[in-house]
Amino acid sequence: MRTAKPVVFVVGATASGKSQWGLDLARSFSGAIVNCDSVQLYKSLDIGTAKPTHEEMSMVPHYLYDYVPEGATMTAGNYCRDFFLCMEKLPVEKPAFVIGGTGFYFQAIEKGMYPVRQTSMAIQNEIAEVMKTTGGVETLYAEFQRVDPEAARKIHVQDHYRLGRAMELIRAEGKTLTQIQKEFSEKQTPFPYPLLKLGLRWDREVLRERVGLRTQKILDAGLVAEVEGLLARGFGEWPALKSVGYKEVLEFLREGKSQRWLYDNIVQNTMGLVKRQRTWFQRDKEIRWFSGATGFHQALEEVEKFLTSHR
RNA sequence: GGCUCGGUAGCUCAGUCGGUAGAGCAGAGGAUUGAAAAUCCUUGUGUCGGCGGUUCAAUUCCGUCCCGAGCCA
Repeated sequence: MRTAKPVVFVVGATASGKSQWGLDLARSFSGAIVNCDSVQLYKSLDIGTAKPTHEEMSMVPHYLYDYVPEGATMTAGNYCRDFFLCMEKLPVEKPAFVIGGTGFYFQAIEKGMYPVRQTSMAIQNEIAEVMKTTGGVETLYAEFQRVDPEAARKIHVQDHYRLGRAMELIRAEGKTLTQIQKEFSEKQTPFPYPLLKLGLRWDREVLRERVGLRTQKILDAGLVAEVEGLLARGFGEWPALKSVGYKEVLEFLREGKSQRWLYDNIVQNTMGLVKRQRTWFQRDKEIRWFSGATGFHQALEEVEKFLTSHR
């Protein structure tokens, strides 16, 4: 009886060629591909996310792509739930190649999420209102420091997003972040499948060239029209459109920037994203890194060894 | 050719009523548990266009030259 469903993470910065590696690996080992990219899981965000094409998706089973409706917002928690539902449906003998650049989502599935409920809109609105008033942020932060000094040391006052979330949890759960973390780490369960983590690495300058080429490609493929379509359907305020590529097109459209500006800004902000992805993945010492340019064969052997040892 | 306004960090610019200068962006590094392609933190010595003059002291005032933009011929 086989119970092992081997899982291979394929991580790396954007534009590093993960999708192609994933496709080639999945075909070599007749596996499936599972998305771990926080934007490719949305419908209608196709061009700007360089989503795999229909042909590619028909060659190998692809999961968790293109399934969250327009206007909706995905969360790491929901992604984590969807990932395990997806894994349950996969045949036991099929290895899963989890491909993406969203470190937080990889962490969510590997380490799990804190078992907290969805906070109510009432609480979210209340905190948003307080933050809007002058001095509101400082007041909230002072309360945060008083109630949970340990977590407050790690969250800067200016990080309104994390501050707000920490306060939401205090209101909704009646517990501090520190308590939640502590309870969680005491009963944390290990990742339930055999796991191998591969990373694709490129020299920064080479990656910059690749990003430049890809940016030109998505612009030529009609990124602006894709955004205009979303605007026409009334999704101009969709939070997913704050993603790199989309936010620049919105500014281009709304403020009449030049084509040159659009290209330059997408490249620049993509490189910023690349840097943050690098920083995130560098921290994980279990990732086996391979050269994006020349390392595919080595990676393939690594996967081969891994799969035979878990058969 | 004349007049005007500019020439300060890689870029856009602020500023010093004379005591050798600072923001935003970029670049570099870092954080990251329900928006994460998001959000946030750290990091700024540069002949202050060149040369002279005044002054204890000039990037700051004066002269002159060079460069750019505009206006007038």
